[in-house]
Amino acid sequence: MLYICHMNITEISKVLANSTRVSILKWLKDPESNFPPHKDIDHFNDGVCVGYIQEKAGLSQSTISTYLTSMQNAELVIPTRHGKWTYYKRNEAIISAYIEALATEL
Amino acid sequence: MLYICHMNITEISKVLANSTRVSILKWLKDPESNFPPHKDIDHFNDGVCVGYIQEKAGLSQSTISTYLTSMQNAELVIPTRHGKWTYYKRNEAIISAYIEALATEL
DNA sequence: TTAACATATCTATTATTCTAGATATATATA
DNA sequence: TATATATATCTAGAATAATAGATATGTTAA
Repeated sequence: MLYICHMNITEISKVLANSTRVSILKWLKDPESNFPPHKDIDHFNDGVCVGYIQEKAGLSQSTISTYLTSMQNAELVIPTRHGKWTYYKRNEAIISAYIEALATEL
Repeated sequence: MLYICHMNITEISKVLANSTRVSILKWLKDPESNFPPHKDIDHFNDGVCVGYIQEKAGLSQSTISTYLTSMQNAELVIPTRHGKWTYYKRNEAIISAYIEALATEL
């Protein structure tokens, strides 16, 4: 299968060069078992709110927000606003395209 | 296929977070078309000598040597000494294991 | 419309990476 | 054995990343 996606190997590798950011991506693979249920909505369709990710990672709010922004810039995650919360979910297309690119180019 | 290899996702990602190091790995995939023939030996069985890699990358000798050491620490390349030259070749097992690990864990 | 809350951005400090020049080490050769 | 060559390591300055506190922004609720 061919993924026609713009994505930058170096930029994505920089994201993956930090173990907290790798953990976040892994946690988002299965929100149900890694996070408590959201109070305002009864699903994880759009991912997980920043506060839960921050609590689980054990780093400051600003650090996690910065991490998520860098992951969003690399298009590894997609943010969705619901009321006062921002939910982040994985961008599976880019993640697959990155792995595919490594497998063929690297 | 299962690769039972010790390798560190974060450490390898740090290597891949630099475009010169990614280029070196790619060049080493096909030494014949990326480098001139060696003068002392008539093959690339053990990879390419540091000097050729340095010349192609256009960075200083110490920088390239440092890069190659970090790549060796991450087990992405394997050094072989022949006389006064050190040849570096790709460690295909670790590279495959890394991509496999991303595909399953990430 | 004010207060509370969730998240993003700004500012600053510390840690790490990048990079090259200088020096050291190992090998080969005169 | 002295010298040249290839590579590795040491040292240091500049650039970037990590991290948190303070502040700003946007949203909800009283």
